Amino acid sequence: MVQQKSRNGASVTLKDVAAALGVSRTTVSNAYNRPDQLSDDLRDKVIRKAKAMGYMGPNPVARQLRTGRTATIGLVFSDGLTFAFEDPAAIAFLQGVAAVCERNGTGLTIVPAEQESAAEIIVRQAAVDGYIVYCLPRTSPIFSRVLDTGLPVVLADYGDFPGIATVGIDDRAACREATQHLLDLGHRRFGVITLEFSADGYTGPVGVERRAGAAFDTAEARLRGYEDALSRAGIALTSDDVEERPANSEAAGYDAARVLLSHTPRPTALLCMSDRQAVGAIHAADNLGLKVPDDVSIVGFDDVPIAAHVRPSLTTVHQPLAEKGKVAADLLLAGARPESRRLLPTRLVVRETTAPPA
Amino acid sequence: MVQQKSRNGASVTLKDVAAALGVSRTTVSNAYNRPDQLSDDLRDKVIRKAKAMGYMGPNPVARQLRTGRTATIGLVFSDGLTFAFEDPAAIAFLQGVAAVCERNGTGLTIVPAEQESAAEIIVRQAAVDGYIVYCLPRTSPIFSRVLDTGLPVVLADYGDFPGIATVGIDDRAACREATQHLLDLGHRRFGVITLEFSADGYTGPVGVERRAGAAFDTAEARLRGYEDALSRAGIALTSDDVEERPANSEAAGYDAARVLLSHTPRPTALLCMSDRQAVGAIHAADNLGLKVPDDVSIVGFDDVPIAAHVRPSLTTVHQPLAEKGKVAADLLLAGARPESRRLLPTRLVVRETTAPPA
DNA sequence: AGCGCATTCTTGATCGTTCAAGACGGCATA
DNA sequence: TATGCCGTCTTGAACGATCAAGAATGCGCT
Repeated sequence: MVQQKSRNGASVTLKDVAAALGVSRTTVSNAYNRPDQLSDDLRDKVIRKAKAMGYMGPNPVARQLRTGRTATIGLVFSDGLTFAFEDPAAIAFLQGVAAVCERNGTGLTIVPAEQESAAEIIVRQAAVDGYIVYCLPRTSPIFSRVLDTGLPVVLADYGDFPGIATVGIDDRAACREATQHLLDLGHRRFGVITLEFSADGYTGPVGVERRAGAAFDTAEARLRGYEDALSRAGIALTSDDVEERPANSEAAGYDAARVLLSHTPRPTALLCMSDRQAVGAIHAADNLGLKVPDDVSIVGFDDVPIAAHVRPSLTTVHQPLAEKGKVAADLLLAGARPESRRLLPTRLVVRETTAPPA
Repeated sequence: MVQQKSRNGASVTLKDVAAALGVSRTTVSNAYNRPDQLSDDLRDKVIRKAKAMGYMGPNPVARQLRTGRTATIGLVFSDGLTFAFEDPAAIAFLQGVAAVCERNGTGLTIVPAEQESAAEIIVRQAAVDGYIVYCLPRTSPIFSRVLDTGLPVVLADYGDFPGIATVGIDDRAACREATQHLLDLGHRRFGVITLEFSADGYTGPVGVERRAGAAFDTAEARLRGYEDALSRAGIALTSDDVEERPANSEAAGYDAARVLLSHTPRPTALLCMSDRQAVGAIHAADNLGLKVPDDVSIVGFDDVPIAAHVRPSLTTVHQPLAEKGKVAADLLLAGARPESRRLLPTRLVVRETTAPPA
């Protein structure tokens, strides 16, 4: 049928079609890209002939080389693609990015960022016009590589980053609000389950030194938010009240909650930096024979779909994850001007996991 | 600091570095790609100089043009990226694909496939070495475009497709097993909620004519599986027993279930082609004051995470979604030989939504 | 008739790299 | 001493397109 390769194995090119028709390469090129530049008759003839010869249209790579544009953006994920796609928050973000790309006719390439060595190769191999970086630790070699490319970059969920376009939420204010909700209900003893401060797999309590060199801004900002509200109420967190887990998973939340809930006196409320961790915490409470929310209140973060489905349904901080992706893509497509920085609104969604302490 | 663009705005190239060092382009190229082809001393010198000049390594696009390889595979999704990323089954598949790409150092570009016109452009623009096609209707213009490119292609979740590599599951056998489970429990009256047979938005009962020109193989194969088991038990489905919904969503399942459960005599069991639809069906039963599984048993398909989390937890057909993605990517990277076709195992997971009829 | 202008098509250069082939010196082997 | 070969580096030609500039044609206007 249609044969893309001529008998010698070489593929059909613009030149071949032009030669077969006795016209110039540019004319064939124009038939595809600038229909107004040639008569309709000729254009038809060209397209027909091309189809007959098995020419599939201008080779994208050659076009990219010549024009200097790839019409594709790269999305760099936190360590481990496999991992990222397990995280509903990451998915929602991706969804937003994809929506904009789709509308815009822009390609989207996922840049894996697992091993350091491979990453160097990949980032070098990727043919894109710009990058969106999501939750990649500042310390990652890929992070600096991406910045070094000199291509436009938008950072998502980083705090302020001088000289680079960013999009994010006001983590600190959001957490302040969540904590205030618990304070208003009458809680006085708190436990906190955090996401990772640095990508070193550390598991355990979080003290001053741990927070000092944080590679992820999110954890630090949120913890500050919790503290803001607590200190205003005259409550201080000790490092034992704060359990860090490297994974955003239910197992991690389960584990951390078991630690926190075994303290005496037992906290009456747990603040979690993700819904998945919060769901794990619910299970942990359940497993310890504690009723949620009567014995312990739990607050999550993100408001991913499961938050509404879990029983009891989860009180959590809603953040516009898909919207964040959209904004990131929009900023990038608009050139990622360094001074662009967008903060999106969050909102506390009160459901069934919070109540006054017994 | 590092400057990728020289003052005239042009970017630094191999040639510039070579000139600055008084060596040939090939030598600089070799410094990056074939370290064994030059002395260590010179290589060091080249790399250092390159870094100093702000040269970021060989331009991927130029390399791609010259070598004819992009080291990137394209993933074509069913209509609507936004939509695809809402579907947990699609996500799991993507996850599997991504895992292989990551391990292999291969890029992954997501090819949107929404509007017909845009699609033509996109597929032409995408610079990839091959495609994985997931759940794209056979009738889609993109489908034929992708095949026409002459690049290696792997189809996921299509039935047998002559001359093209495929990966999938034995939908028919899986559904047979699920139905048999219900028959064994004593059920005799059934309702079926299906995914779409064709991408035309049709909503309603499924009769012979509807099934004739199906663009999606999955729906037809699964329905046959249900019928296999039922007819062996002497039970026939009328078209009113089968409700098609175009969306794989909870709302769709809810809606279809309300229709089916309002029939007299009321079915005692609902067979659903996806977990999301099944979850919607649970809500519908709930809403009608029917207890699951006492008044109505429900079986899903996929075994996505939510199946285990919903209350009551869902009896469903487990299929290895991520594994399917992995196999698809592996087949593609291995060249997608047309005769490769892999069927992955499924397994019925019995949870709480099935019980003997009251 | 002469001039300008729009339409349609062609020419030559260029994008930044890799590849095949060859040049050159040195070292070992015959 | 001559031969061959290895390690190191260079040369010229692709890869397949787009672009800027220019040529040929026809048309209207003065």
